[in-house]
Amino acid sequence: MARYNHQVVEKKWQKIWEEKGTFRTSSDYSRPKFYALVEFPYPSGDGLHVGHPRPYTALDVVARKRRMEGYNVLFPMGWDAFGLPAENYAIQTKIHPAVVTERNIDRFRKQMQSLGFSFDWSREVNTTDPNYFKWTQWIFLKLFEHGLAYKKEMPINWCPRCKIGLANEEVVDNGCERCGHAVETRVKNQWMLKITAYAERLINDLDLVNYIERAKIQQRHWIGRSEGADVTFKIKDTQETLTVFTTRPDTLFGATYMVISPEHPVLETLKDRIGNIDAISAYQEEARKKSEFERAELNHEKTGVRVEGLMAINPVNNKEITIWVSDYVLMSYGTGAIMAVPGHDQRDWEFATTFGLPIIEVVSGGDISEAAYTQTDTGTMVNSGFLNGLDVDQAKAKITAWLQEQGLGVPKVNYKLRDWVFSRQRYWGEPIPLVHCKSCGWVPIPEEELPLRLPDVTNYEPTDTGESPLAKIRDWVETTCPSCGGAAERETDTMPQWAGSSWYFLRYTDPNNDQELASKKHLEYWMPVDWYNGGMEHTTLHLLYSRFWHKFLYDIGVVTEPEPYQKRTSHGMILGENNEKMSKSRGNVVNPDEVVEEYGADTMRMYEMFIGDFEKSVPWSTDGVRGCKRFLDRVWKLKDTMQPGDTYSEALEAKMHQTIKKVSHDYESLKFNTAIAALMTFLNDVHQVGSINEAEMKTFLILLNPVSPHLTEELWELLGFGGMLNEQSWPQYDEEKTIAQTIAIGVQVNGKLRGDVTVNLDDTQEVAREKVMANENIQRAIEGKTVVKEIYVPGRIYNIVVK
RNA sequence: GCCGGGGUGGCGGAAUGGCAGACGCUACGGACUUAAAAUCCGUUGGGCUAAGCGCCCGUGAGGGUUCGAGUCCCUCCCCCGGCACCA
Repeated sequence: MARYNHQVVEKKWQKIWEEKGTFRTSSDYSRPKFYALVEFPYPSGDGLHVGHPRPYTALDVVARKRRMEGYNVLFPMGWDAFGLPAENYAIQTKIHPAVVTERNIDRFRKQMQSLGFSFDWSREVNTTDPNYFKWTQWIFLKLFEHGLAYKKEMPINWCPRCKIGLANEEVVDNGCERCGHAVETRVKNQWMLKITAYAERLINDLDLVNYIERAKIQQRHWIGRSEGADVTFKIKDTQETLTVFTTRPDTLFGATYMVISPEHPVLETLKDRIGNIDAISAYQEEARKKSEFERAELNHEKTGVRVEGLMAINPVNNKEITIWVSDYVLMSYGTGAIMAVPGHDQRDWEFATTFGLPIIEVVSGGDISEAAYTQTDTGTMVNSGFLNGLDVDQAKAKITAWLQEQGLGVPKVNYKLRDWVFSRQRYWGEPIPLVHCKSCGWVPIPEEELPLRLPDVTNYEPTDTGESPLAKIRDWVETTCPSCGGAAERETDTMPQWAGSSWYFLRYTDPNNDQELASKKHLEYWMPVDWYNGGMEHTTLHLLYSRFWHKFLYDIGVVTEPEPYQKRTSHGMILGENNEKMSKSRGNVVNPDEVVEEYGADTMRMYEMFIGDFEKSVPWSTDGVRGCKRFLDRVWKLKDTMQPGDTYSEALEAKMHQTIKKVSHDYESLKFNTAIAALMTFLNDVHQVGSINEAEMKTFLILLNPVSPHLTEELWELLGFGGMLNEQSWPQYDEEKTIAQTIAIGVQVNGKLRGDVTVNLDDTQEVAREKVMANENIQRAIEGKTVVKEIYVPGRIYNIVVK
């Protein structure tokens, strides 16, 4: 028989599927739907590497199975195509990013198609397409209209040599990624999105969805909700006050000084009263120079300067306490000021120890001369006036009520989550559709004028001032105010890459709509996404941003579901054969094209699923690829020995039902490796038996089809089974028939395996015991001992306890 | 430091508290071949062994619960990923 020629057969079926529109999503909305989503890639110049197909194949398997189960399946693909690499390439080569992007997309698409994914290519979206980003801009305008977009001074990473603002990922070891020069912090007025307004709902609604637990935990952690109180301290002899956020208002009697962040505004408003303003300014300057990295890397040695001339009043006992400036207090969290309770906060303790400040114990139970005592579940209040003798929880409640009565404080919930910096000083992103008018302020451009396109430029370098390259295109920047008709200037910052990916899954439901981002009808049917798989690196930001946008769109009535993704799973990385992350510089990149060429797409897909635990990282192995190829070759040869038969043979019936059960279940629970192992085991059993019959062959091919679709379709056709394989129904199993009637079970004596016996499944313990006791090994093992107890678990184990 | 995920043969990995190592790879032996590749068959956790079965040890370390622990509980060690003084 002819050897299997994967190159010819795979091309053949890819062509047939495309011509017949086999995987086009149906418009029959009376059928149950299944929306499978994988993260759309950034189409880089390097093309696909073998890590990409792992999640694509996984959900392709599920999508193909669902179609055979009668679902109307939406399984789309697109391009997250704005981004830095194309822009950096443009700076070097002067080639327009759109040109490069299109070239890269064509390459990616071709590579994906060669792998036989069942994407509905008619629904492809591209974030850089004006017909797409028109709606990204539209959503931004809605956010702006609803007061969720605002401008604020925010620090950026600045390279003084390249004169360019850098994204966090472009900062390597505190240096600029391209020139190595030390990166500084610069303050720029930037667009912000008020995601914090949704913090509570983003936490609570995690209860509505089925995400892998670690993803939920990461999200909760990132949002970082904490309950406490805002407490106001007066500054002596001034009208100013300092408000602090604390989660431990119970320790207020232990507050022996205050610390404010170097950026705190009171340093400006009261600077005339500050005795050592020069020292303070010097400290501020030092803090400004420190990058995030430096702050993080240093071993947290506390630095700071006392603010001379200012004293604060502790509201519970009217004691005067000193005020300090230190960079361990962050302006971006809470109020930028803290009350320091060195007895019960480790950071405050370190600071107080460094500067010789008083430490007072207010919760007993620890030794505050050694370390701060931070336990809250044990301990009793001391040195705390009317709180003495209470436990921590009681004290918290009492002091919070008291502060409220006195008008000195209010209960407060704080979040670590910060608003989303939405500006980039870059060319290759969606233009922000606002103009600035001297008399009207920021004015949105009219919706009819969307999309606001990028102007053509010749030079993609940012300006000396750190503004985007767009700032230099004066005839684009200068415009008229849509509101008053006067002279106005366009915003020249563009949106971050996160923007386009925050709603792309909505567009897939109705990709060509030019009236709305997607129509209600389509959204209602398809949303939410039933299963979304992506990398763990996107579980915080991308997931949170897109959930935020979706909730906003829900609030304004565009979408009808509160949450975009019903289920979220994650895949592990594929490493190089040397167990290191694949990268060009390490020289361990495996190109999927070569694998497809030599072994075929079916082998590639199977290996990617068989390689190991889907959720974990795993090194690539060329030998492992060959193993999968061998298996498929053996499947191919089955056709030569196939026997007639329209029911499963007696010899394989139980195995067949077990295999259907195992494979069906494992495909659903990300255990593709064990599903394939079960198929391999079945094939081994076929070889034991000597032949496979037609009924078994059909079932086997259907089970294998989602993983290796080309070869199975070809065999289906060659064997004349009728129709196309992908049109068949997913096989059913009979639970009764999965259970073998006789089974060998282990026999233990005192928990140690001493032999095995074959029993019938419905044997009583009496019958089983007779068989056990007839076994010579068992007789020897219990000889001369007293049987104390016997445990029989049918189908599992027989354990005899002896003394 | 905190959070999350792990630690099982030479390797990737299996195992609702019930025969640890399924399945695949590698390696070794054999068949086929002038030969090699491919393919097929067999062996493959370590040790002991009278060669007959069998016995001992073994899932990062130590303790515990249980008739029975890779799996549950406690203490500790190591690896990977994420976060960075969050008041």
